[in-house]
Amino acid sequence: MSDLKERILQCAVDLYLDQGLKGLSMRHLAEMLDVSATALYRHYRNKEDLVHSIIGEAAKVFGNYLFAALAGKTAKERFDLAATAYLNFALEHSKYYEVIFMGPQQLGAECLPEELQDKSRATFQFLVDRVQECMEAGCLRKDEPFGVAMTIWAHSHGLIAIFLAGKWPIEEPNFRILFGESQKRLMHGLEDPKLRS
Amino acid sequence: MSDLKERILQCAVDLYLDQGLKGLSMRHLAEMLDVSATALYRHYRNKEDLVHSIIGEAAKVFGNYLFAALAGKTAKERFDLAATAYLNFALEHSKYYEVIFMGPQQLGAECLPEELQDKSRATFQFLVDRVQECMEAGCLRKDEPFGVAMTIWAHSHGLIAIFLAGKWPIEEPNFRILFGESQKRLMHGLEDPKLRS
DNA sequence: GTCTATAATCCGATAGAC
DNA sequence: GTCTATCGGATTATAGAC
Repeated sequence: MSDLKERILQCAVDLYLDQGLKGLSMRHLAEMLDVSATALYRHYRNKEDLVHSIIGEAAKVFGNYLFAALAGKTAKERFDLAATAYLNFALEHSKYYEVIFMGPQQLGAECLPEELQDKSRATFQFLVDRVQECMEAGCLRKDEPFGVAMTIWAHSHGLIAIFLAGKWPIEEPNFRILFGESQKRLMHGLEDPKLRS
Repeated sequence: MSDLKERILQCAVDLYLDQGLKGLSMRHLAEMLDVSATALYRHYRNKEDLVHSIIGEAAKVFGNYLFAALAGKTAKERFDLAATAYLNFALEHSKYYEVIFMGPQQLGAECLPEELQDKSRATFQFLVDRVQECMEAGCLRKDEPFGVAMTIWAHSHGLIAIFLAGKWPIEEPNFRILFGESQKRLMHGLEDPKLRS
């Protein structure tokens, strides 16, 4: 991988983060890199190729966050770490989060590369696994792991999506508190009743 | 309001529903209406004006769905009607839902008209009110109405957003079932414990 | 109010010289 | 691998005739 190729991707990411898809044009990109527009095509077949690379980069960073949760020593610890990692990724890389979870089709990528769809499924399966082992360990009420994972994911995604869309006039630290409180409300219905004090 | 102005808006909506923002061009729109492109500018100052009208139309339809829930005779009935109305709107007018709740900025509207932001706040307040009167009526556990409304909204929006993004390979009828089951999970943590059988 | 004609930009992508 | 020059197309929006 040549040096320029790396710089193109990094600059493309920045450009997208700044101005969205509309501002991400090959011409503009080349101008920022102080090279001619055609030079870009030596490293990326076309714009779609470049966009896919951006999505791939986002997915890579997300994976690094999420799978670090496997370092937890107990099922509950891994579950909690995964939840925190998801929130951290969303807040520390919000544009990447949007790219991955809030309609990548709006990024101009008509159909995602097969590899990313697999990764998406694998990510959800990761959550299902965390839920399932928590049920087996007795820290979550026994239920369908798939459905419960869906409920948990939807709740987290909903909070984050609404926050990132700017629909709540609060700052990040307050949102973190709010997120934790909301998750507690959700969990009170999911935890094993025998564990309730 | 001239006849053509109405037809333009309706056609613009259809065009956006069909092909998204990219397909919504003044030229294409004029072609479908069998008028010249310039004729459109007699009725809408520019494209942004037209886009704002589309958003306004979406908000109007949403309002019609939601506020019909006030016909319910009890607090719980109004609450349930509102939840169903929200889901129905999302599924029966999914593009409108996307326009309103999933990043209107992607529609090209840099900044929303002030009036719509007010409407957005009013809509959330509507939900807070439903939650509050349910708490007073004893069918929801006493808590902060704002926070509980947020939790409920986030969960619903999360499910819908993920479904509409095509991230679950299921059809609408199955999604409705899934939505109901997930909401039941959520509610088991929200309902007044005294009501549990 | 609607038309034709056109201005002024922007875009992705390619050919061919070096 | 990078450049200049350019093609072919799209877009919004305006000027002026009717």
